[in-house]
This record gives sequence, structure tokens and C-alpha cells, in this order.
Amino acid sequence: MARRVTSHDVASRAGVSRTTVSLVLNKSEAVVLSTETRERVFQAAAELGYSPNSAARMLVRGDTETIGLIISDVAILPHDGFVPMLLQGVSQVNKEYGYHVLLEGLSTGDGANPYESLVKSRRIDGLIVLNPKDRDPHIEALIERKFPIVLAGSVRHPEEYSVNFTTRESTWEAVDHLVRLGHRHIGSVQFSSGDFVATENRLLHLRAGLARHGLSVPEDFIEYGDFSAMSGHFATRRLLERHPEITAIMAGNDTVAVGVISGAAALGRAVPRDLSVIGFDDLPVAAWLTPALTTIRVDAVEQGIGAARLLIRRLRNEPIHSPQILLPTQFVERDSCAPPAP
Amino acid sequence: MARRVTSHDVASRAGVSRTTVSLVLNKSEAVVLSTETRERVFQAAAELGYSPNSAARMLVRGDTETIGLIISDVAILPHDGFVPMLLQGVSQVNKEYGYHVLLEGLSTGDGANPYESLVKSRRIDGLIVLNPKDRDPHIEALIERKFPIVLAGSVRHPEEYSVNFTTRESTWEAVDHLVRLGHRHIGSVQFSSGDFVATENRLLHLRAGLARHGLSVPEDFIEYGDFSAMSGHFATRRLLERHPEITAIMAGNDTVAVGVISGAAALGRAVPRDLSVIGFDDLPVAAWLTPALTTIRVDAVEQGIGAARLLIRRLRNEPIHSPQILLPTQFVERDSCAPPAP
DNA sequence: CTGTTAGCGCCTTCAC
DNA sequence: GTGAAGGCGCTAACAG
Repeated sequence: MARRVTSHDVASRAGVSRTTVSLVLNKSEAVVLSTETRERVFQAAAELGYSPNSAARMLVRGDTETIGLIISDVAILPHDGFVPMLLQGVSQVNKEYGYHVLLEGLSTGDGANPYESLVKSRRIDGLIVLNPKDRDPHIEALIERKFPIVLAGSVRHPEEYSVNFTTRESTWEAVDHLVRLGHRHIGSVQFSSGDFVATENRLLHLRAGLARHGLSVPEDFIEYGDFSAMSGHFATRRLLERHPEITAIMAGNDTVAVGVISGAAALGRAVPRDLSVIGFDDLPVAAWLTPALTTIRVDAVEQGIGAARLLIRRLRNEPIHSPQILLPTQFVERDSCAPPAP
Repeated sequence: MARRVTSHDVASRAGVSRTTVSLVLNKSEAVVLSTETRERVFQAAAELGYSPNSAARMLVRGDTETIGLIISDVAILPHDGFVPMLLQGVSQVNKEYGYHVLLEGLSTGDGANPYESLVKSRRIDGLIVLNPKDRDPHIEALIERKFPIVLAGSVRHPEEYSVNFTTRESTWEAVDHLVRLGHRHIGSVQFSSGDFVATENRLLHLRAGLARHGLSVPEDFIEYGDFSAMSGHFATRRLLERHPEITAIMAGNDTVAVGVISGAAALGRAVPRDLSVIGFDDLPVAAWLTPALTTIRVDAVEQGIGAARLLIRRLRNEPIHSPQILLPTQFVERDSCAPPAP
């Protein structure tokens, strides 16, 4: 690599001082510069392919124009079709505002405090955390220190900044749909064992939704998977072997739903004829499964966009109307539900 | 946020000079320090929660301990189950070696040279590019400048550093499998229209594999999708409406394969009874689709690991045995193929 | 073993 | 409009 070009090089090429270069390039209003000088500087910079050294700039300005994006558990990456969409949203907004994204994947059992060093080393101006664990103490600490952090998920801290979904109405609609079709024994395969606020909420709304019809979900009508299709498969087999009378299953997410379908098939039950299945997320692939998956749509890209916007507004000290954003969701009827077999 | 703690604070708390602090914390061998002094410094640093300012360190040392990860087209993120796995591999290795990952998503039509500014601003020490376009001139330029760049994919530059897969044997096995089952009219739905080396290779091997059996693939037995299941769906409908005699389809990847299955279903053809389908990638979900997908396994996590390792070795000037790594793939027989309907 | 001294490249007053 | 000067926090010689 050739020697790097510095503001000094630009200055001498443009026949001005480094001060002027800096002034021009940072569009300072402090001084009035002739358009002609500006032009010369821009031109010289372009010709030299000059780009300010980011480290030097960070050092003197005290910020990094970088946000950290923490994926709470990288192990789910291969399974959860949700994360990439979120990532797309975040990445898009950040680019728009000239921020960079530093990606940090946490593994279970990453000792101590995984956020501390990122924050302390001042590599980032703020943080977005995907899928935080409910009440994660490290996150709560950052919130209380007023560090700019936004959650795609929730730790249930009153002062958290977060972007989540309202799932009650759509879950009720899904339940209504099943009940209307004639289902009375409805089970559930969650995507995790409940360290997440989302898991708890989904169960809550499922229960409430059924209660409206005078139905309930016995504790052992519920199984827990781990984000993966495989876990959905085996959870379903356990569930249906224990309770063959179940005729419909609400899955924790679409990936798990795929496993539910295959688990049912393994027991000789076809979807939707012998079992109705409803997913959650509406991943792009859901509509093209066979049968097309009935599910609850959640806009992950929008969640990413929202989180990034929220964070950037904080970083710029712009007014924030609602620190805890709730995005709508939507029941989507497709082909994976039918009346229970007689 | 409280005032940041500097090396100066650590020094005074430990009762030593800043030099000593730096020496201790950077494990310099240049000077011999008493273990007792070391201890005092470590202790003070720990008590203060000291973490060196990364910008200052970058500035003086000239490197960033950060690698850039470029996703050539963020729009595919929601569709391609492959990227997250790769990401996991990359992220894991980087953490192991103490590197950070700066994620940059490119959109089609990101003007000019999207790599330049990242490189010039010295935010990163090296680069990993996912899915580069064949012969991408910007990438070739970086390679020729000897900038440390590693591809998960290929631009077919003789001096590129890259990690890819050998797909010939496994593709041939897949073909053999279909032929053995009795298929003679085999079509293909690719995952992109051929800007990628991988697409071209897969077609190449498919052709060669069939040629071994005296069969060929007419040009219009091939359709092109765009990574998504939806594209696979419609491509398949076009293909099968044009050539109903086709009894087997090789899909460009598993996601497309899902669409192939649903496209066939839309025409009243069930898999595997009325159409055999073979995927590519063996995503974690493939084994749990219904029917379980016969496919070609590719270890994306391993590709990520390989790319990250290669890059880090380059950055540390360690010897590199093979700059162009080829990982094996493997034909996996499951339930989506059967003899053609009589 | 320690303190002093120089920068790394850039931004920002402040006089001129 | 410009040049000089200080400093962001750290590292790495270099003499002590």
C-alpha cells in the first residue's frame, strides 16, 4: 500500500494551509471562505483520494460515528431467519446517516460483562442489542448510566429505549381463526424456554385469547424449542405423543413451525388435514412453504430501522417522542390450517 | 457517563508512571518489571475499570484490530440463510483473536467505489467480502494493491485470497442419483443470473455430470431466480409449464428449492411423487422440511472461519500455505427424490 | 525499573 | 482568509 495521504498533502496541493483544508472539509461556518478556495481544496482532495484518518478524527472529536450491534447469542444465527432482516434495517439506516456498524456476537458463557469493554474502549457511540435476555443486569446498568442503548427486544426496564411488537390483537385473531374452524385442543411450541419477554407475552396472549372462548391451555400442552426447526420437530413429537387429541399448534416462530409440520408428519399426521399449524414472523419463505404457512406477520426490517433511528436521534440529542416503540403485527391466513379431522 | 479514565489515572493510583502502565498493559518484553509492580498496575486498572482509548491506540499504532465484512448485496439478507452462518464463523474467529468486525452492507447501485472510503479512512486493517461479483473491478484493484482482502466467493483473480467449495463430485453424485432413479429430463433453477462464479460452476458441473450419462440440459431447461423462495416458485412454474416432461429439478440453493416445491404444487405436482427436487447448501432447516430435502451440504460456518483465519494470518504476516482454500461438499440423500411417475 | 520526550493526524481557537 | 499552537490519549524510544 502506498503511503497514506494526509490533510497536509491536500493543503500543499491546493496551495492552502491545513487549517483551511479542515475548515472546508468539515463545512465549518465559523469562517467565510471564497468558493474558489473551497473548490481548490475539494479538487485537491479528490485528486489525491484523501479521506481523513478516522482514528485521528475520533481522538480529537471524541466520537466514532460507529454504533455497536450486539447479537445476544450467535448460536441462533444459523436458525433464526429473523436476525438478518433486522440487520438489514439497521445497516440501511446507519448508512443513510453516515454511521458504521460494529458487529459483536455473544456466545452463551461469554464471561464477565461483554458490553463493558466495547463501551469503555470508546469504539462505539451507542449500542443496539438484539434479543436481550429479560432483566439482563449488564444492560440495566448501561441504561441507568444513561449510555445510549436501544433494544430490539426488552429487558422490562422502565427507562429502556426499545422497539417491539404488539402481538395481542394478532394472536387473538389467530386463536379466533382456530376456534372458528372447530379446534378445541390447541397446543404450543415456543421458540425458547422463556428468558425473553417475547416468549412470555406470546403465551400470555394465547391464554387470554383462548379464555375468551372459555378454553384454556394446560401446562403440558406447551413445549419449548430453541429457535431451530429441529427443536420444533422433536418438541412436536413429544407433544403429540403425550396428547394426540391436540388438533392445532401455535408455533413460536416460522422456523419452529417448519419443524412442527415435519414432526407431525413423522407421526403420520399431515398438515393441515390432521393438524393445523400457525407460525410467527412471516419470514419471506413462509408464503412458499408447502402448505403455505398461516402465520403472524412481524416486520423485522422495520424493527431494525426503528432501533437505528432511535439510537441515532439519541446520539444527536434530538427530541424523542416515544422511547419505547411498539410496531403492529398482523395475522396472515394461508393454507396450514383446516377444520380438525372428524 | 462519568469522565473517562485514562492511563494517567491508572498510573497515579498505582503510584507509577504512565510509561509503566503502558508497558505492563501491553506486555512489553522490552523491559523487565517486577511482578509486584505489574500487580499494582493490573489492580489499579481493574479497580478503575480502565480500558485504553481505542482511537488513541489506533492512531499511534497504525492499526485498528478491526476487520471489515462486506455483504455485497444486503437485499439478499432476508432470503439467504447462508449469510448468517458465514457471519457466525467470521465473528467467532475474530473474537478468538481479539479482532472486531465492522459490517458494511452494500446495496445495488451504491455509487462509485464502496470499498475505497472504508479502506482509505483506515477504519479497518483488512476486508472479507461475501459473494463478490465475478471480476468486480474494485475488488481486483484492492487485490492488486496488495490490500489484505479475503473473499468468501471468487472474482477469479489469480492472486485472490479466497475460500470456496469444490462442488463437482457432489453435483455428479446428485446427478447419478437422479439418473439411477430413472430421470432423463432434468431441469435447473439457479439462485441468480450468473454474475457469480458459483452459479456458473454449478451449471458447468451439472452439464458435465449429465454428459457422463449421455444426457444434456437444453438451454431452456434452465431458469434463473434471485435467492428467494418466491423466485424459485415462479421460475418453476415457468419451467414446468414450458416443459412438463421435466421430472427432476436441481435448485441453486435450499431456499429456492422450497419455492420449487411450492411452484410444482401450484401445478398439481407433488414432491417427490411427481417431481424430484435437489437443493444446495443443506441449511439447518433442510432436514426438517416436509419432505426432508435431498441436497448438497456446504459448510458455511466453516467458510466463514476459513476466511477469517486467512485474513488474520495475512494481517499478522504469518505464512500462508494455500491462499485459495477449497472446502469439500457432500451429497445428502433425503426424501425429496423418487423415481419419475410412470 | 522510571520519567522525559516525541510524535500519530486531525480539529479548533486565536491572533494576525 | 491564514498560520501557529495546543491537545485528544496513547505508545515507544531514550536516557537516566
